[in-house]
Amino acid sequence: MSEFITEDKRTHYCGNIRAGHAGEDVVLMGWVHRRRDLGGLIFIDLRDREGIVQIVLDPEKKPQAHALAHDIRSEFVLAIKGRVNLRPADMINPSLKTGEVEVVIDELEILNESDTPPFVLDGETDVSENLLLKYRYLDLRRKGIQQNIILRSKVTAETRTYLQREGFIDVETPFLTKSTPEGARDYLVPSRVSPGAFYALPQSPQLFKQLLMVSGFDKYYQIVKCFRDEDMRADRQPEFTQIDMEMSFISESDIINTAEGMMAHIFKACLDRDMRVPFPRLTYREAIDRYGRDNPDTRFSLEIEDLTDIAGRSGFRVFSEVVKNGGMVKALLLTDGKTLSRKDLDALGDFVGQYGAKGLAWVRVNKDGWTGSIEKFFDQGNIKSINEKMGAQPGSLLLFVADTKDVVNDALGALRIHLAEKLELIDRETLAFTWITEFPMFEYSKTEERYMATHHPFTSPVTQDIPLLETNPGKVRARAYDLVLNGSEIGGGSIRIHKSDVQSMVFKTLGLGEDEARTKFGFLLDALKYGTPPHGGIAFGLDRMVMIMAGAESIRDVIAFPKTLKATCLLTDAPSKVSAEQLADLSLKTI
RNA sequence: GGGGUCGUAGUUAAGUCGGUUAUAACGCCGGCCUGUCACGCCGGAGGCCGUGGGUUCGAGUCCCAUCGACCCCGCCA
Repeated sequence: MSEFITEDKRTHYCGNIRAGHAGEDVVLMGWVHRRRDLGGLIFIDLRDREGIVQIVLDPEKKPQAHALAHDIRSEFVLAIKGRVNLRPADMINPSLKTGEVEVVIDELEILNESDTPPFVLDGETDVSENLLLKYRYLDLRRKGIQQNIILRSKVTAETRTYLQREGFIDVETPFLTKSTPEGARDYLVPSRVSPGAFYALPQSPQLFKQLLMVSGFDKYYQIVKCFRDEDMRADRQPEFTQIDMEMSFISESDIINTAEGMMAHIFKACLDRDMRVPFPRLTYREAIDRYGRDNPDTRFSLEIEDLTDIAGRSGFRVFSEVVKNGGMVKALLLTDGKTLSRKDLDALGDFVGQYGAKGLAWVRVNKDGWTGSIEKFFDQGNIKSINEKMGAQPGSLLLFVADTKDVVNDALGALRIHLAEKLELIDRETLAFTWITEFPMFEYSKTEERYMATHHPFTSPVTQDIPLLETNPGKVRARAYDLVLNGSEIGGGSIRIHKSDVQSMVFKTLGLGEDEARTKFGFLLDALKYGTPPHGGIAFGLDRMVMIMAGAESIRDVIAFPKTLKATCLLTDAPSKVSAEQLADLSLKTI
């Protein structure tokens, strides 16, 4: 029976003891981080979420406690009572926040023992992810990851503070909801009482938040789990969290202002960083032209230049043929090209191959012209024009990709990031927000042979483009905007369609027949007929936001209990087989 | 669905051209040690080399398959 728990409360966190507490009696609870047994004196580093403090056991002063401490091992849980002592100057440990003091033990109690942990919890050792995920509760004892989870808690708290203050109302929406076409694959949940019918877990609360606008809540928000059954990446999980919001009687600028205010508040409150607002804006077109993608990392320049005109006139067949067939030629310039060897360039060729590029052409610029295998195909005039357009100087390296528009942008967009990382062009302290605006409403999918919504099917087209819905959908612009931070899309939203007829036209453009639209989205089309206010909103990916704020490399580092790339949980072993009885209850059979 | 990296004591890694008893560090166990803080010193235990098959006189090493983790492409309105 624990005397400390019943009679004494913990007085401090281990990590918070400071020189100012000297002379005080304290009660601490925590885990044994390390034990140093000198034969006589025993030192224990006691750890809790706030940090580590050194405990001293002297055999002459407290023989019983000292004897007990002899059997203590790593990760035992202790309660201790003792006095805070200032350490003599030569015994101060500057690497600990508590390094100026130590706690001299009066009483010691082992609250629980621990098996030897499967890995050392010091945060230094590299341990395989496999093991960390299996023993996640131990991994979460480590300082780095614990700090990430605590940061995440601050971010959600400050989000709520800001949005509540701005008059937003937190409304919960269903997790068991209706499967809808478009978008990602749904996670399905079978219904017991409706045999053969399924709920879907929401990919986002999109339609419910729009309905809340119809209901007149005016400003809604929610910090909410979303579910998408697609393949993982370093920054994707099957269940992830959105900061979701929606407002009525507003236009783009209202959403953007609110979002900027929220970001500035969160970054100030959680990281003490002052974010200058408004954030820079780029149109989708500009982003693709200059950075090759709609989530540009603007922490460094290294912009992509379009050389289609000049390259089309060159004697280099690879370029001129591509241009003749409607493709394009674009290039990147590295000022200090000498750092890349021939072998590096071959590797970069392989790299762009992943994006469908058939090769990476390159030349080195020197005082007299170019050197490189493709130099002979260019006359002095073309070389001069390209050098000028690129801003090339002696020592520069030019990297070209010639292909269809999409391949060129994909390949160079990715190469730009790859080179910036390889050549360390990125300042890790910078936080570069960028809005991307004027997205196309639709993209044509070759695999599906139809137009797909770039954003989602409830996004409002730009008003003057509405007539184009029937004549030229590819030209319709959407009233959509994404927020990009350091090359990561952390948020996206739009002004929604609030007229039933426009919504029907968009469904039609997407190839959704009237009957099908009725079956899948009838409730929305009905709602739009009952006085729907103009409205719009945005949703932020909380996990990605926190990931960047924490400087984490994987989304798993900011989620307490994440899943693997195969969407399994190594801790609980989910998903798992269920009994025949459970299946029978649900009228299900496995095949 | 496609491409890639990795898998060897509890952990992290080494292991040459296929060759005798598979190394090291940390951790663990035991002993010594009263100012350590990644304590130190001495000693010890610990291996289905992911799994299954094949080639070979002989496989951690070569081949095939398979499982798992991670990274990328496709996919993610």
